[in-house]
Amino acid sequence: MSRQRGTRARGHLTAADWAEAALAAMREGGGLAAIAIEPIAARLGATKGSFYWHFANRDALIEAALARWETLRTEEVLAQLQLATDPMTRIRELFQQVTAAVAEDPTEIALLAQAGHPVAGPVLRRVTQRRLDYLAGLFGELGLPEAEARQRSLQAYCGYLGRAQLAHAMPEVLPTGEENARYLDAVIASLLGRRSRPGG
Amino acid sequence: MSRQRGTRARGHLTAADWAEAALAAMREGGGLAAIAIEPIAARLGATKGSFYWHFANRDALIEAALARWETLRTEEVLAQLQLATDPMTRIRELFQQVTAAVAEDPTEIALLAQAGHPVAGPVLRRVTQRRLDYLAGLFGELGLPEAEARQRSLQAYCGYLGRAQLAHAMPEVLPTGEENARYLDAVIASLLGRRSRPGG
DNA sequence: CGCCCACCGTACGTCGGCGTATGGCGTCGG
DNA sequence: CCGACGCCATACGCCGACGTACGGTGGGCG
Repeated sequence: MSRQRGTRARGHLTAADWAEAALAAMREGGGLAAIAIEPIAARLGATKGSFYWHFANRDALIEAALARWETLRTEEVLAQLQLATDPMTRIRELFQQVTAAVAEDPTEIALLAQAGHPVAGPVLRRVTQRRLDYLAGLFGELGLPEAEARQRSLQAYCGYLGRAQLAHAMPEVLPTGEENARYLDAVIASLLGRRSRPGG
Repeated sequence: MSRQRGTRARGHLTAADWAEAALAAMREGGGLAAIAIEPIAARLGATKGSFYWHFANRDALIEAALARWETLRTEEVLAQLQLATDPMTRIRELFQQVTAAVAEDPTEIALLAQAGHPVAGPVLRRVTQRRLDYLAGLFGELGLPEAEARQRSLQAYCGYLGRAQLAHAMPEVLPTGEENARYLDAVIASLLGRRSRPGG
């Protein structure tokens, strides 16, 4: 609940407030269909009258919400850039952080299922491409040639996406704690061409 | 309106016809929300009057459609069982077949995003568990101990799910043809603890 | 032949959500 | 002190979809 934007800090809502509430609704409702004006208005303690002052229509709200989501994800990646200088360490930190973060945010899973949407599709593709490029850069720093780096970044990202899906649909099959650490070790090792514990 | 010949004699529809049409609508519309009685009725050349004879309500249709989907996926796995006796060959065939099959069927991606749905959730979890068990059995046949087999089956299935997502959202980043074959080789090799081409 | 009933069409009421029109209130500039 | 404007509430019409009531038809059986 932040009302910092705007000179008049009365009980008035801003477009950013609506976008944030739309993202929250999407998180809980699971999908773009959850972005509905009237329920969000009720949730904000307002009415449609307020909404249609800030936005032209529902599509504009979706656009704003997804734009907000895109910048959040982009900033997240940039924050990861500050982790460590060693690319090997960075990969490990990245995996741990990212697999934990996606567990309790169904937004991404919801967007994946809406790849055909005229607004969500391009946003999704930009975010995905950015992540793949970042991963390929990481593997490149490890000395892998371009093609090999791309291949492994793809493999790594598929593993990430799949794990995100499972974390959302069947969290009970995913390892936790110490076992999860060993699992991540194995994944990273297989991505780097070596195995951690052949004997188990 | 014109009398659209159904799949049954004398133009009459069956519950199975409705379930199949609901699955088709979900395939094209992407999501459970696409299962709407009146559009499907129009598509079948019928009206709601016909539907409510065969089903109690919309939820019953969703249940029937998902039950049909579940048996289809189960039969699919059983068909894969007949592939080859060598588990190594079976894994390869399975990967190729499965990555190709999921490319043009958004149903699974749509269901993944609906894991919280009271009907879709359990169906999804049953199918996933069945696949994981099957994969773990395959790795077990390769001589891996139980825990190791489970870990790798999880890794393999995450790779499958992620690739399915990418095939739906960003098919252009996925390799094709010869490059795809090399990619699958690398994935399988990393799952088996050896790498195919360290030098690229 | 005639009746029954499975099967379906039609019409209706309802509900939720979109978009619009318009009035009202508070705050600021003059 | 007043008008103007930014911001919002209220009320309305519309549409698509759900579910119901009921009428109708046609084919098989008595």
